Amino acid sequence: MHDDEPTNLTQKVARIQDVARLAGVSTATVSRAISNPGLVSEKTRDAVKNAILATGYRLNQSARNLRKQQAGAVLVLVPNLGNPFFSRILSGISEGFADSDYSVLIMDTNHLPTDHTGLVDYFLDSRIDGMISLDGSLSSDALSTFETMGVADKIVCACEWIADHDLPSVRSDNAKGAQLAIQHLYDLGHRKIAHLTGPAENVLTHERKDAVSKMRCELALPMRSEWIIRGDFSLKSGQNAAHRFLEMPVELRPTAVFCASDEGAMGLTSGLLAAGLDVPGDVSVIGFDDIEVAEHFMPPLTTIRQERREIGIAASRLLRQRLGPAGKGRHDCSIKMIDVALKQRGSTAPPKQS
Amino acid sequence: MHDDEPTNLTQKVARIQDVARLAGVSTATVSRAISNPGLVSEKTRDAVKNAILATGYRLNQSARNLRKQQAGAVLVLVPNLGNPFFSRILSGISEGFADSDYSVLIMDTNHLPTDHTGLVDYFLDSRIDGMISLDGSLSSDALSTFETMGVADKIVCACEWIADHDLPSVRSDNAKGAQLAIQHLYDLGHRKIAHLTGPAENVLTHERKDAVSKMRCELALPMRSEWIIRGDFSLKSGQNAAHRFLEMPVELRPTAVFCASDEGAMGLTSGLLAAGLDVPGDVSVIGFDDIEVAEHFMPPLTTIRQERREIGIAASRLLRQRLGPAGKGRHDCSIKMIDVALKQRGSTAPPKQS
DNA sequence: GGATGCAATGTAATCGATTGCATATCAAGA
DNA sequence: TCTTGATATGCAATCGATTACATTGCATCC
Repeated sequence: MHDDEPTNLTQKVARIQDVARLAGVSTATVSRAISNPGLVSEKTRDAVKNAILATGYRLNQSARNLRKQQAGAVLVLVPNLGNPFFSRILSGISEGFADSDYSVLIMDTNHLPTDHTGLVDYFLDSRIDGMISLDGSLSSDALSTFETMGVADKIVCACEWIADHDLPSVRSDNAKGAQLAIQHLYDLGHRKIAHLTGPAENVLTHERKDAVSKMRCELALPMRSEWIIRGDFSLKSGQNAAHRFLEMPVELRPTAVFCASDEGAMGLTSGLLAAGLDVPGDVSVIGFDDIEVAEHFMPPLTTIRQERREIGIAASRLLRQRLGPAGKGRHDCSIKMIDVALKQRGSTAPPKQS
Repeated sequence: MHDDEPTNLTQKVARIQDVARLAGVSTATVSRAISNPGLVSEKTRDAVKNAILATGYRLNQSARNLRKQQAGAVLVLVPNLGNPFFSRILSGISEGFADSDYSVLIMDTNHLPTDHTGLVDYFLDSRIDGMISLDGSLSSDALSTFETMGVADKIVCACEWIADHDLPSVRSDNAKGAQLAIQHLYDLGHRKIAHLTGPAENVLTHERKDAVSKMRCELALPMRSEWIIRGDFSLKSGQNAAHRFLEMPVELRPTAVFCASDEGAMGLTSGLLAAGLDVPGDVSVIGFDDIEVAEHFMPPLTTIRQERREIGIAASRLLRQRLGPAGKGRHDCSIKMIDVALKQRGSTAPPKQS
């Protein structure tokens, strides 16, 4: 225990006690000065502030978490981290929690047991206080466990949501997006319009497909069952769609395709280009999402822009509100709708005939 | 405090005390049975196990973290979450920590103050015990702060690494990858080979470019300065490269391009296709990374495969080892090299002339 | 003047697990 | 029988903050 003990270079880190002693107050006062400054006099506040600076004091989160019976973290569930669509949302969420004391954990449900066992444990092990799910296909089992454990009100959905469960959610105005897309094609003169959907069980797929059907009625567009092409949002499914397209007799081919995702639109486009067709000369293609690469694609992709950063920020706001003092807005199964917009670029044009 | 108090539905969660009482032992024994089973007799171990099951006990991480003076979390630094290249590495890292008591935080350095202030705070605030950086451009300031704070030995690099600092790292065999690529093109008959590089300051850029130069010498390949095209790994930079390519007089154009990233290769390819050139008919293109979309690209992209999941797992192993009982392998500035392999697909072919 | 209320602060219990040290038990060896 | 040592377990301090409750001082009002 010599002062000059060579192995003991690291100074002992200051604790709240040390700050209190230096400031000439009790630890309680220091604690209040930090997390509830309104409760202490200005003079004391300054003294504490100086003492903190002088000692280099840093609050120990573990201690606080233990005492406050919280985990100090939230979990974000992503269906597929490899999908660039999610990155901006994630950074929005991070941003939304940046000024808080919460850490943000990110987990890919792709690499999780399919029954989502273990997620509940995250709550039970007091590793997280809340959760944002970007995955609308959370297992029903997991969800009811959340409910019986009484943590369901610490979960919010973003982008996708979960049918039959009224979790609060933040989502784009998908119906409007689909509507804008169809209207845009219609205004260009297209009448034979196909739709490349998302995966069958997905809520977004339904929402967008329904809106397309509705527009078809309203605008009295012709309809053929082949013009609904099943996809799954992926690049590959877009390429498959190109094959499906090329199999159709030329006279029955649509002149435009509205794709439920940008990746699908890009896959479709490259498939069509590879087959010698021109986009938008022969076929107009419009996507959904406005991911980063969309405007660098060749041709630059016309698409429906989702404000992903905003979605992330709104979701974090929603969750933080539920993590705050209990009961606050408990039963407001709120849905926060984020606006979408048409980004007109190079992949859509009037049809050839006109 | 009635038993039937309606608001008090949630049973009080069991603590180690409750388990101890039920098992007829002390809390110390329960603790040992959990985290150091070898220390207790088999009989006791079973009793504790049963008591845990009966009470539904779950260890409180905050309490453990406080007592053990740890944070129970590690941070992964990603240069750009929007880049699908990183997703597999992240899931490898998650996998590597799945059976541990650590939570994995993920942060995008893109959305961080450029001086990386605040990262140090993560350590100081005892929010993390260690860090894996996939970003080779960590600010020098931040890094030296880490060193003076004595936490530098809790940092490992993966994929990229940091020049002039001997942090342990996991990386692909970049030199071999570049070598395989050039050799492949050479074997196909190509002699006029261009290289689309990564961003100027990047370690991977240098590593791969140097290997290309070396191969050029060895194989006595012709060389022109325009055949080194500066890029930045992105799709867009690939498209710019296509313009650069098309500006060259036809007789001086390379017959093949080795790109330092798949995204660059895809951008280049679509740029060339859009200009009416054929890939691989007129120009062979080979990428680096083997991201998911590479094999679904049109044409399917020949590339150098990086074992991303393995990199993630190796990195987590490396970090866990450093987080374990102190001093273990402290000064083994180890570099773990992960093998790469050529994935031959449709974007490369013999040159036209031959 | 005494009651009242508010603001500012202190005292000490508390969150829930871990672990150094002490103790008990038992077998083997002297 | 008495040591000795190993094994298994218990006691109680400890990690570092938060906060219910108590206390003090001072201004206000009847």
